[in-house]
Amino acid sequence: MAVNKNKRPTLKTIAYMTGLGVTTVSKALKDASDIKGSTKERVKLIAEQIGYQPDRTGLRLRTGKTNVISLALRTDEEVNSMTSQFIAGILQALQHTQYTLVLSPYVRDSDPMESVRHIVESRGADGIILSQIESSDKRLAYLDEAGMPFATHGRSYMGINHAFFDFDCERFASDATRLLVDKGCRRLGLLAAPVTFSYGQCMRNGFDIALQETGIEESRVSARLGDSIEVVADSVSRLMKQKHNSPDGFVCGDVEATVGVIAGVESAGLVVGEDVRIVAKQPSTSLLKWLGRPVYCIEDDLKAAGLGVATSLINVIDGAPVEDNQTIVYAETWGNLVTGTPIQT
Amino acid sequence: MAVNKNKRPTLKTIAYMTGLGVTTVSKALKDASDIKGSTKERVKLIAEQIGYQPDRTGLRLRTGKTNVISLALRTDEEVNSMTSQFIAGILQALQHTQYTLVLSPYVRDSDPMESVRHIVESRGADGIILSQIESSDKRLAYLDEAGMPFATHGRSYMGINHAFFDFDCERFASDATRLLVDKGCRRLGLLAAPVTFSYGQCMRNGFDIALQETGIEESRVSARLGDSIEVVADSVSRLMKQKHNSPDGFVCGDVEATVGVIAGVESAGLVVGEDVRIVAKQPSTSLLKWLGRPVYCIEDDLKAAGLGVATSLINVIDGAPVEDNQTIVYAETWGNLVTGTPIQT
DNA sequence: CTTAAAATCTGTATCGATACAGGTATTTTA
DNA sequence: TAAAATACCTGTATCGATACAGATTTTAAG
Repeated sequence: MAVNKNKRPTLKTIAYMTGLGVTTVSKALKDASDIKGSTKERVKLIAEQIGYQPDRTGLRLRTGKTNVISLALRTDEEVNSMTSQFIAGILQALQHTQYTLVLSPYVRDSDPMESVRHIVESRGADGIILSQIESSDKRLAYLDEAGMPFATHGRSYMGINHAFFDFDCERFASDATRLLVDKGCRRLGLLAAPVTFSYGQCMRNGFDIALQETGIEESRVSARLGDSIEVVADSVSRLMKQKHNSPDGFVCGDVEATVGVIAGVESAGLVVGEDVRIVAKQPSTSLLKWLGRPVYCIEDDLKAAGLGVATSLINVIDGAPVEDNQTIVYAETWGNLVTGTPIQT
Repeated sequence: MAVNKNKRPTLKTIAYMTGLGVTTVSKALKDASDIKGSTKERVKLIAEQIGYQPDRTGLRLRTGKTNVISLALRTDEEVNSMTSQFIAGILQALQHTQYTLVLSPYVRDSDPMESVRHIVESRGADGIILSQIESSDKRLAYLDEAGMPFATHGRSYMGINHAFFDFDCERFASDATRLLVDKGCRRLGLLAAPVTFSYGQCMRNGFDIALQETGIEESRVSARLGDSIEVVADSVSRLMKQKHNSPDGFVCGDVEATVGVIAGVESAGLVVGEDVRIVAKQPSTSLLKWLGRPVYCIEDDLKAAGLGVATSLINVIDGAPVEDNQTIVYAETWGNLVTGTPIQT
């Protein structure tokens, strides 16, 4: 009949100690209106003394609330440097909440839907964070249909109204392009994600618009964001070695692409900052800062992105309208990584 | 009385469909010996047809098994590049198991014990992965005492027998030192973690031993592994600018430290590979490979480490003796990052 | 044909919480 | 003073699974 079998305390333990019923204790702890004030105090005091923590499992079974946020994460061979910053931001947002972060991996070749479907079908989370959004992403339609709350890093353009936190890639690409033209570049290369990804599409748009406005031409690079540094370097190197029409400026979507471009340019015997100029979207903490190449940097703070998208997701789970949780940010820091010179447009 | 309320199927659903009892269905699905073969087949067939997935929560409440692996992760401002590789390795190990990965963050200033204690007290996981092990790490003692399975990336030296996956840092440091001496260096700097961390202690040991054997002297660097690149660069720069006794070689424990050393050396007007040589422990995928500094590299494959430590943990959870799950690895690749030249000792 | 043994199957309690529908006192109203 | 209203508390069912202790049927033994 002993209530305490040398295990962690439950509602039953408190009920036994106070002489109250389990239901009463449960209600007292959550300030129900039909429990006497003095009783509540008594219960709460004991709960604190014995270190009572509600059991998430019991709660979850009864109420269906999981207290879990799931991050659908692509974990290919090429894990890029952005991931840990993004995760750190999410964790920061979750720090003083009851939520726990679960990673749900998928790989390039597998169906991204599978991971998401599994979460929904097994009731594995209260909400999902997605990144690497495709312009027409089946996952969003599915989650919307299923009524599972989600928030994305990046937007979709498929008519689904959802919570997101996005960097203005279009503006970045056009600003970057104009900056290069200002600096005297006359033929530009773009390293963006494939247009099947929405942020790839955005950069392409911004780039195209600025090209048209300035009347400058493009040198098409065969490599893309997401390719290995080796592939990018190879592709850029070949481009630079051709007799005619090689670019004198690059717009790069991330650090890896930037390093690839630098490697390609240098292997062709050219000098970054003289023969070729580069603008990159990357965190200001990038290692590149220390390695002496004059790269223009438009800052993309991924920790802030993680924080933002997680916060929005929690809001939506709590019932806030998605319209109030759609954020578009743009670089606060903008300048030359190496010299530290700020640039204003 | 309808069993199926348009929700996901449970054991009850199958029981209803087959006309069997819930208990029978449960046992049939797990091949209990007292269920007829034909019944098992019938149950399994239906289970598959309707896509039955056991509910983790119900299972967890009844059995106490969580199917969760927790990673105690330090998420300071300075998230280093190693983290995502390590996580990717863990996820790979978990991929075809029933385990899910939960991140339990803590920050430098907080008590690392708190995160771990919370997992134990809330029965939040079946096992825990720890890194950043201190030479005398209270967490290990606590977990050992509490009977919670765990595996560490790195070892402790406090007489607790536990599962681990470790890189042989001592050997790395002494090999690195001897390599530099072979190349003509006569005064060396070390960038390792503080000796309160066990891997810091190991590197210090290996370094000291090799110094003694070769009769070479040390130039103490005030910065340490874990400091920001800026701090490392500053510290190295000052060291290089002093009139006497500045080092002509460095042993670096990770990529960030290496970049800091390069930046410091160069800001003092010296040239890496000529005035100063560097050996670094880092993944061969490091960005440094592409940025033209001749750094000797001894490979530390963090994805393999994540895979290894997670696999060991699962073994231990399944009851394997910890003695069978203690792995010490050493570099398979060893060479000059930039030239690609392999080096043999 | 009876009985013991083996093979199959099933109901009930349980894990820790909450929802719901009552059940006692106590106080208010008429 | 009786009836109604209020305040406060509690038992039972439930979420989805498994452990345990039977219960039933089938087969084997005598």
